[in-house]
Amino acid sequence: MLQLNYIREQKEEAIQKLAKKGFDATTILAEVIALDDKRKSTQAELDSVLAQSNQIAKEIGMLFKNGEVEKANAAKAQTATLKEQSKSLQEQQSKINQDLQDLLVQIPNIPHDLVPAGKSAEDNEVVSEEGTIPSLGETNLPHWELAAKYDLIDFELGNKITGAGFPVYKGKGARLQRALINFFLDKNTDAGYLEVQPPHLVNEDSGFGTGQLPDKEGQMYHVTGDNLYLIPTAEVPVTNIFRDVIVKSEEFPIKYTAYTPCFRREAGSYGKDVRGLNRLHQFDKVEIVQVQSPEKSYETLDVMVKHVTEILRDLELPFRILKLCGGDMSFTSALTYDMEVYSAAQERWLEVSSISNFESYQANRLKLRYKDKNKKNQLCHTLNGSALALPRIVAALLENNQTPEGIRIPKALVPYTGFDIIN
RNA sequence: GGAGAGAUGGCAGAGUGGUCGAAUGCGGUGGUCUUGAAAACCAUUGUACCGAGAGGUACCGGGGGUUCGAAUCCCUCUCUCUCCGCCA
Repeated sequence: MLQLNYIREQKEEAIQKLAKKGFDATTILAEVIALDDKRKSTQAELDSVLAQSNQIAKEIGMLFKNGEVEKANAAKAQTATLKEQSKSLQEQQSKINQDLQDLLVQIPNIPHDLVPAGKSAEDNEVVSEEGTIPSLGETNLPHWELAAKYDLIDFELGNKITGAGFPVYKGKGARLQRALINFFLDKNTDAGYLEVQPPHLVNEDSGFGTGQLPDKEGQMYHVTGDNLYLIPTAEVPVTNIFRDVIVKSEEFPIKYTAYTPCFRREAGSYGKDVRGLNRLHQFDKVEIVQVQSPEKSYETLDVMVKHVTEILRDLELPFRILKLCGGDMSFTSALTYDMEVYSAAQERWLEVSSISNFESYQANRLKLRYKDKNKKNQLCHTLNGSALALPRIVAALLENNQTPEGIRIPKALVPYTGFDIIN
């Protein structure tokens, strides 16, 4: 959620910058400002009515104390009008506040100046590319066939138990999952992130805090019996640790990492893009989250990209880094880098991490603040990224490392898998 | 699932209708003292909105009600705790 002060003071800038996200803010920002004016004047009026009522109430109290009952009863008569007024003003005001809130949550975050213009994934900017794309023999297989061949992942079985998009990992496939999770968590904790295990279900307030609610409800599984949501990413519970918190500036940077399964309804696409591990309803991911001061958040974003880069190097996968264009980035983000690995049998790039700076957009919803030098409360900046999402890493590992003898495991992972080949 | 108790400031914990944004203790911050520290003492110490300021308003789990006036009374929701049952 954007800050009202920013909207009021930098309306033209906001309109111009939001255009990069393909969002025409002209009307809505004008509405917001008009409503906020209304809010201020109504509040002022209400405050003065309440001040009068409070004054009279105090006087009545004194009168009763002094035994001047008639005077007190006379004073009571005065309050009737004030009471009506304050009641009506209060009703107006709560409606105004609700309307204002409803508008504010419809406005996406302002993209950073570095964000390239563009409408879709086509327009993302390739920042760098690294690693060698393996040339596989004619007989190479996509990962879903490799998974079947070595009995690593059973998609059909998941179908039976739950439905499409809920695979069952078996044997070395399951072990590989566990190895990757441990490997990622170790890399992250070595880099100073505090490991946490958050709940996998969250309430409405948490969904709102990170921006999934109210608009993106369709993305999450909703447990209606208890009005809870299955998390689509660890970002939600981990970032919400900081909801309604005022941190000390000495605590920066605050760094958390968590492994969780992620649940996404993802209604939509069909075909080869979603085959195998490419898109699932349940998948595993290790997330990194940082809370930082506004001055340092972009520095931190770079550090996080570098951190994920190192993990990908360890995995010996060819990867590239994209800077997302305005049209492709998320509603809540100010600047996002995507990390993609090359999946050699599918012959395409797969997103395995998305690292974003949300600036104060989430913090404003979360009421996550810190005390600045002047002891004033300011909104923090929040950042997060995947380090890393498992399924597409597994897809690339299986495809890129297939040999006639079996699937080779990268050196860095062997201590975690306990085997160096799947055959 | 059954029965009961409770929700107050960073924490602990008073406060059952009026001057209570809220006693007291602890903690935090600043100071005095000290070579330094501790102790002691003094002061200060919630959040948000409006206002140039003076100041005003709101907030004692959430929502609603009674009243001139509510932390305090009533209704309702949520959550927490204790005991019993069940259970990984």
